[in-house]
Amino acid sequence: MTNSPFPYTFDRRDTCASVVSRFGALGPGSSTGVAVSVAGRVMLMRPQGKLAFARLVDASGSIQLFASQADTGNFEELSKLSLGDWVGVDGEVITTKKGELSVKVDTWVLLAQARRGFGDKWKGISDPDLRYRQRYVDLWANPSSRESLLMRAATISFIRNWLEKRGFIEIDTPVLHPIAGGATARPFVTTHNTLDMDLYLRIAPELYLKRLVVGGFDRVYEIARVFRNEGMSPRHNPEFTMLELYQAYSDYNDAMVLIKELLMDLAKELTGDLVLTYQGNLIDLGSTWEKRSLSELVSEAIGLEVSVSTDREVLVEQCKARDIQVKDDWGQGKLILELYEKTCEATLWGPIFVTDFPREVSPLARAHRSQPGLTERFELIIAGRELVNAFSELCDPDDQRSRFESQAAIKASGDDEAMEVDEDYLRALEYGLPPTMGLGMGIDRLVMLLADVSTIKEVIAFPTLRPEVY
RNA sequence: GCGCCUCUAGCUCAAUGGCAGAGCAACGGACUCUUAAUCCGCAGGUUCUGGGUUCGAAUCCCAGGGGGCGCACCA
Repeated sequence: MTNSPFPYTFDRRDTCASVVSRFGALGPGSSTGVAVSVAGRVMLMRPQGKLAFARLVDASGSIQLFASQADTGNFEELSKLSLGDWVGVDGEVITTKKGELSVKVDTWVLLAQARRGFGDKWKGISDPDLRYRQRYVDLWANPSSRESLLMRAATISFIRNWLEKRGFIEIDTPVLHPIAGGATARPFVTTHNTLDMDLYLRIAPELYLKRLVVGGFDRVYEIARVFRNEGMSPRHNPEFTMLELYQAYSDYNDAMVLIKELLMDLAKELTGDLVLTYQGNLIDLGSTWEKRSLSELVSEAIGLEVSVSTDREVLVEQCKARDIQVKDDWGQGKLILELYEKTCEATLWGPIFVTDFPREVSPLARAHRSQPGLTERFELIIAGRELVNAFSELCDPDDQRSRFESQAAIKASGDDEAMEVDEDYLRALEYGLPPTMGLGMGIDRLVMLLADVSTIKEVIAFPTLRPEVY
């Protein structure tokens, strides 16, 4: 048997789940007369003399196989299958004397062998290194791994549908950028041989998507893989997935309305509830989403009324009191942001909109219409983490140029995460960007919330790891 | 990059300075209603690597490597 070549196809007409849902309620010892064909891996095998019971698992679920020497072709070989072997089975749907719904194997074929085992059949595998390196094993050993990836797929699919119903179109923008813009982060650098130049893997699709708004796509988005050459952690992977969307004729208040609707609809559809349980705590998306300004939150946290116009020395002192390494070129805006990140962010459970970020730390956001030194920008915090960053987009080319120039100055003084002047982007703005809101959301972190997992590696099929040494 | 923790059979784990073990998987066998089947048998090891201390090291120490968590950076 094992010497014969494996078949190239199998006519699988039923899934385990479809058989279970069609025949789930039969009493013990039933025969249905209905023939099905199923395929998958044999994950448990209980040979018992002239009978054998096996658990067949496929992408949909699992069902018991019942085989007997009297009725099953190649019975001896069947009862000797290794755990993990792939088989295709034709047989009748029955229940056993004990009432277990089963496919009574008539004929079957070995589709592929598992030369290696899938871990302890009760405890599976738990070593994180092994699980992430050999995801093909983990997915069989740990059903929750499969569920997390299914949740990810469902989330992305839902978002695309939801946005498209509202007139958004998705357009792919370049991954290879001559200038790494749209965010402050260290990029991965690569080289194009023919052009003989460095290119950067994108850290954000933002500047290209806004060029598309200039080009007339007034509702545009991209679900974009982006790359940041930064540290790795349970919440950071070097490549991750962002939703960025832009809607013309709108401001950041409209962005708050939109994201709240999107997240509520998403949770209802995917979990059936507006209340998520995350790591043992509740996140109520049906509640009123609080809206607080950044300086308000910082003032509360440090017990001192501060803003971007507070005397710089006062802010420096507050930072130093909290072990923040202050740099000489930090202005009040940066100092306030540092204070916020140190004292507030992780303590906010949310959902909460943190609004009105300093101009100094928001080089692509439009100046606040009434508050000098601030921008119309918010972050949505859920479970102590930034999930969304959004603003009224900066449309004024002159203002944008001066922001780029301050960024370039910071970069020149040694911060390799700061932005450069992007002349083509400035030219695009000179053609006119209408009032526009833009919003970015970390898809991986969103899925972490929905799947209730504590590390980003759980929601990425193949997270970045050091290469294995063989 | 720094700090703490961790690494034993394919998997999950014991052995706390004194003979490296168990369950599961694999392999051989028994069994006509199992449900992590049960039972019998067999095999499986550079205890992550390299040094050191010791009569003796999986165990203690040093260095290196993988991983986890935290910090930093960032989303």
